[in-house]
Amino acid sequence: MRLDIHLPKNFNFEAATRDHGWYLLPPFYVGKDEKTVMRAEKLESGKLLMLEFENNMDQLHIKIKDDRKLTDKEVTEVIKRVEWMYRINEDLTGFYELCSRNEGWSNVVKLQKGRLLRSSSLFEDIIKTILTTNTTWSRTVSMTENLVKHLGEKYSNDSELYAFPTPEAILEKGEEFLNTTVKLGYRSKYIYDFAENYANGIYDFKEWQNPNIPTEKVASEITKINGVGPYALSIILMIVGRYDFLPIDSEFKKHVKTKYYPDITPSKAQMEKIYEEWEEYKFLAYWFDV
DNA sequence: GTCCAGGTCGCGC
DNA sequence: GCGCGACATGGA
Repeated sequence: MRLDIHLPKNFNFEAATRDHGWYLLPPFYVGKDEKTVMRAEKLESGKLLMLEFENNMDQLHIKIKDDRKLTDKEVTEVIKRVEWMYRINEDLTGFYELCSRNEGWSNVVKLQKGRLLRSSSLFEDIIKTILTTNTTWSRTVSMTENLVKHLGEKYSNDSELYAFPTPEAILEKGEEFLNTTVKLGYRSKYIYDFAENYANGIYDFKEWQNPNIPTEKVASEITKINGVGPYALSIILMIVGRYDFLPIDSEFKKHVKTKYYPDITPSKAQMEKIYEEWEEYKFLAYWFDV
């Protein structure tokens, strides 16, 4: 079975898939040919699917692996989730206008870069974001692999593919399990507490996505999550399509110093000044500033 | 062994 | 509001 999504004009599927590293973290799975990207997705009905994403002209194909049949309701759910992951409905016109006013940014417009793949739920992406802090990317990968392997539902008996854990699965096994088996270290408490708060329904994700709610207000809500500081905040805001905060971490500092301040050690204010003119697109400007 | 990683928390001032 | 040590883990 295959579902199709009609893509907006000039949608760069490859860029949207790979310009952010999320596609390398399960339950995204890269095929053996290195070309196809798949994802294990558990639906509200309980059905666990393996989706494979492909692009042909202005169509995004979603191949449902192993001939699983879907109800109309499940079809709607899959489409909705993939639209979210690929940011089909996000309007980047403002970003491209700023690019066209700046020297050296024509390629970003020409290649229609700017869409960064996200997971199908904020629950998952917030956990993954916490797993990127104060560690190396290779450990972010291994912690995420451990998480899905020990707490996620297995796709099939003859595979090593897993869905992302539900909050309930995390709560059921407990914080100590996250520490000793999943090897999340001191992050165990952060992840456990987040799953608990999430299960209690304290986060209003609709509000976070509502453009009428100012980013400052959303930011103050996100910052209340234990384990989320300024860096993780900017990543989570990026996930919900708000690009006004810069992810000031070791990579950011390295990039800005190398490119703009080779002879001095810049202050935080000096570093932030570089992207000031990008207003509500600072994050994207930094991300695509090669 | 020591240092540090795409940081953050909690404390004391 | 700042500065600073602690925090788990694994790779260099």
